[in-house]
Amino acid sequence: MGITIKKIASELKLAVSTVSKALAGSHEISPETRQRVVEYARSVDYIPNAYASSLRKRTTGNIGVVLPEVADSFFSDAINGIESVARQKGYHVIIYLTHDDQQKEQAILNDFRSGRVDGVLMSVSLGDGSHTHIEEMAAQKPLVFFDRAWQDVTAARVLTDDVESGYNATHHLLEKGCRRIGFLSVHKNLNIIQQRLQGYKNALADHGRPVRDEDIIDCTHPDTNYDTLKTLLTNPNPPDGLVCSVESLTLLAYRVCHALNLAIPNAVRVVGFSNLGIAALLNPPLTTITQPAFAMGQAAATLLFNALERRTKADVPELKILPSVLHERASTQ
Amino acid sequence: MGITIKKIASELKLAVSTVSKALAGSHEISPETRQRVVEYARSVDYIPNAYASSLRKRTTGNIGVVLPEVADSFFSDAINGIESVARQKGYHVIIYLTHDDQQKEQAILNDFRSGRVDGVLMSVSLGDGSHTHIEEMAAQKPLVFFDRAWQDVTAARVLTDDVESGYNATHHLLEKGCRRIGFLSVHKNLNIIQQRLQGYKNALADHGRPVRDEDIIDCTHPDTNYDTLKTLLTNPNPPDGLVCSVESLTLLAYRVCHALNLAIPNAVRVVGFSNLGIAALLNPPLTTITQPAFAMGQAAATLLFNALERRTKADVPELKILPSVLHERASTQ
DNA sequence: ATGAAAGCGCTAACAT
DNA sequence: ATGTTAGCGCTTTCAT
Repeated sequence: MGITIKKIASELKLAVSTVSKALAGSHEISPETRQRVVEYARSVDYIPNAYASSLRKRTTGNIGVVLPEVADSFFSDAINGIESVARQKGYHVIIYLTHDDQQKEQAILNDFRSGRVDGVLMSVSLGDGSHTHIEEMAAQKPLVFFDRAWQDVTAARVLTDDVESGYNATHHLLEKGCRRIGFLSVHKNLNIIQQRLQGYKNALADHGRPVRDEDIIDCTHPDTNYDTLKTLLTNPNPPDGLVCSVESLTLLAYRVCHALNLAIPNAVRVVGFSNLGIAALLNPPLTTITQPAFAMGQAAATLLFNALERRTKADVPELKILPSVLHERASTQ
Repeated sequence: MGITIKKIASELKLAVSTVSKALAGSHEISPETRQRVVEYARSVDYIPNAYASSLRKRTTGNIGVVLPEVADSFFSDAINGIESVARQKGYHVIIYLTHDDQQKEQAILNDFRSGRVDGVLMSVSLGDGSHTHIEEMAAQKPLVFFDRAWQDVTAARVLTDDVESGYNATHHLLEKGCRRIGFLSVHKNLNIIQQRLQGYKNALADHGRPVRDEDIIDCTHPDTNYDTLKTLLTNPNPPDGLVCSVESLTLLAYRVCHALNLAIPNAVRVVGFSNLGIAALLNPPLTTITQPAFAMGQAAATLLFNALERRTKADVPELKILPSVLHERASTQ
């Protein structure tokens, strides 16, 4: 087995506690001893056992990041933001993927209670399930939601200005002359979707347009979304504008339009939430609502470390809202 | 603090060892006691401390996955493949990102020696640094490379048929009538690149074409790649075909062509390695060499678990090669 | 079938 | 400034 503190101690004829303190850079230990220990440890390539240390200290030096997937450009950017601050704090980032499955999400959060992480950053999975597993976890460890959050769980959150973003996207289409605008939504109980939808409705109202229920398309089920969109766009009076509330739906809309030979933007204008670096390379270049993913990751991680360092809960959960940006491109020209 | 085995034992007037065994489903324990313990544990929502258990058992139930980034579609698909088999084996997957920085990679692998993971899956970072940190780690724990591997490190590996893929891409362009084909390469010491390049050379040779050094473009430095490509494509005698050896270069080539108003495929045909689901939505639809990313992740994880279960190294490192597929689209029409 | 005891490697009181 | 001791929560001999 590897080198342990005990071996170092016996080799150097010191007590294990002395070695432990020396390695931790304690000022209780004389500079000479400290240096002797540190040098010897390096020479034998001593690596402390992280789990033994965690067990004793009752902290892990890990933060857990729970997300639906990693293929979405928002999430991959956000991870980088999270990592940038975690690295600075000397923490490890452990990524857990739920694949938007609440069962898996539940299993993961349960597992956190076994003491693998000190705190959790999370963007919730779609679904109608209860949120008690989240609440139970949040009762034990600091939790910060980013982007996708549940209202009924008390926790800090980092969001974008979703109402405004939805408003801007819709307003933009109306300005371009769209007469009938479809809103592609996923799970309606998800807050960010409700907000984006609210923005959509507000914009229609401000332009004196009615909100029509049949223009709000539920695309919650990946398997049927393609057909749903196809039906929508081939009906006698199809929308001439589309607000896509998440990246996957944006790309799906493109796919369907391509398949149907529907010209974007002539037949239908498309604006979608997306952080794709290649939005400009799509056919046609895609007008996007781009969220500050990296900054959101940073902000969420910062909030979490604040909580970790306080070791006491803020009585009123913190909320941070960062603005998204509309990038106009050919898909809405 | 949480519920521990000790509390359960005292509550049930049993020894901790009895409780431990009962919870582990040992047949040393009578069915009645076992059930009594299990039920009580569930009723008080007992969660075992993962680190205490790891410390004692000397295994962690974690596998580490080390990759450059997560924004590349190959990697995000591969992660899903890895997770699918890890979940089945009851293991946790911990993802570590190197951002293609060998320093970070080294820090991560070093950290593994502190006993956070039982084995490692890895796609190496670009760079000229030594590989001793990898070798040292591989000496202590099972390691499986997938896709990006170093030749000089003895470890199992899961690769694609890179020579053939490079050959096919180049052959395809030649068939389409390209006269001068550029090969966009990254770090030449990376094996997959050498192989893809070899395929490129073989194809040229088979078509009786010379291999010209100036057609092999080194795009190792993200900051200068844009200018490098711009120079290449604006020189008096530019290539009329491009083989892009990694996804990021494929997208960069598109970006540069768009910026220069160079028509794809008329002015220059482009084929690139990529697993992007949206290749068909690009302008124009992109001809890709698509690797079986999910299957590679599965294969690599399977190899790792084999090693973990054997607890003994195969004397000759295993090698698994899966075929890539050429998807022909408009960018090479 | 159950229990007592030791110990994984480390840290932190508490002596000295 | 250094050492002694106890113990984090668990598993695993080795008794009984």
